[in-house]
Amino acid sequence: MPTQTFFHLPKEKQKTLLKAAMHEFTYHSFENASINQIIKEASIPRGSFYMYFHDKEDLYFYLLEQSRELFEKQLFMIIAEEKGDLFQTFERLFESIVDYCSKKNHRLFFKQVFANINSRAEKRLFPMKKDVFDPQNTHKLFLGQIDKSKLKVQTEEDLEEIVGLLFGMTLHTLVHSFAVDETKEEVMRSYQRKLELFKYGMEKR
Amino acid sequence: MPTQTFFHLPKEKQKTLLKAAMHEFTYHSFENASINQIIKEASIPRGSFYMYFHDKEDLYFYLLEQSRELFEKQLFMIIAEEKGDLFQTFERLFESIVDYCSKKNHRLFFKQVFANINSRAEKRLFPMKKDVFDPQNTHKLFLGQIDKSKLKVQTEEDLEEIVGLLFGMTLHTLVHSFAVDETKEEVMRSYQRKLELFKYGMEKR
DNA sequence: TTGACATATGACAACATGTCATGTTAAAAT
DNA sequence: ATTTTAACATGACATGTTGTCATATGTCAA
Repeated sequence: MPTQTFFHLPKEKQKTLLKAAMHEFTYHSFENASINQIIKEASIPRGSFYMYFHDKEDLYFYLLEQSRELFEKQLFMIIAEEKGDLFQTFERLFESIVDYCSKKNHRLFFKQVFANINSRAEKRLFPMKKDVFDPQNTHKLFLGQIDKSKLKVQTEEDLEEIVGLLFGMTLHTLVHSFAVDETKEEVMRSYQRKLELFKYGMEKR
Repeated sequence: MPTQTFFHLPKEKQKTLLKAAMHEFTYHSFENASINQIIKEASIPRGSFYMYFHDKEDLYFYLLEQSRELFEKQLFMIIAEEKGDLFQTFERLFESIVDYCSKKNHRLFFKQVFANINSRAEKRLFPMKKDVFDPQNTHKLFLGQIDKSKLKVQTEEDLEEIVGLLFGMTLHTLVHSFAVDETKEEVMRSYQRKLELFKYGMEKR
């Protein structure tokens, strides 16, 4: 998280810095992104940057945090509306994530993010992922909202397993769709097919 | 790939360099690993390193390539033995991968690799993954070996989808198991449960 | 007016990478 | 035996990166 000092800055200046960061992270992977470049573009002296953020990762994860919060709100809103139906919830959440990440001014940024995402970054971006870094324990909260009656679950562990599989598949689909620039229609169709396979199984009966 | 010059080197010197690289990549992520450190440990002059490898990535992927080749051999051996049974093949391949990556002198290296793996590196490590960089088209060859009679597939696309899902799940399980240091028994049990869910579906009937 | 504290800032140390001019070696050609 | 040619070796160098720190500046309270 940024320091308090950062939040004391005039909103204008905050925006300038974040915008410069977005720009740099859009055209370079996290590792190749240069703090030098960001501070140059935002006209922030080097020393000041380190007053505001601990390091590059701190800044990067703060940018992702914004999206995570949105996804989290959506997740709980949708699962309430869908009365705990896990598959319906994932389908609607996925669509909402695709829409959000495909917005004109976001798309290239997320393409870059997804192309280089690793397991640490995953957890920072998606609320349904079990994670040690999860102060409110969103994960457990979410599990509690799921209607287990239609699922093959006996224990809490079983449920975690299923959610973990859905999450992994969702992310994989997202990453792939941004890598090959699928249209929304293509990726939704593909995602729905996968959900069907998950629901009913892959083996013929 | 390394240059010819590298392969002209005495086997001894090759080994020293690769061993130093393994060591560096075991204790640092790819991005944090330092060529400086590697050449220092291997007593190779800076200029020489660049005679042998194009850059750090070249060296890294060459190390992974060794494992990929082994996995590829295993894959085709197992699927032949299992007469095209996709789920049996994945189960046995997974066990073989876990065994290999858990070997005493490999374990920490792969823990590091998996902790930081991204979609590009995935493709370099696992033969069943569809990839532009796949000269022999291993992926297509593998699809051809699968017994489709027991699977819910109509088209080649359906099959690719299923294999993609299995692959993604496999990798995810592997990454997680190395991140939290599961025992072989734990990870195999978890993997088998997941395969069951994939086969028969998650929804109660 | 004077502390006390938060904030601003650029020079600097430490380290990384990739290149290149200059040697060296060895084999082939004369 | 001498010369030519090509492959290989090497470390200094240019250019970049990051995080810190001594010093300067502003601001509020005593």
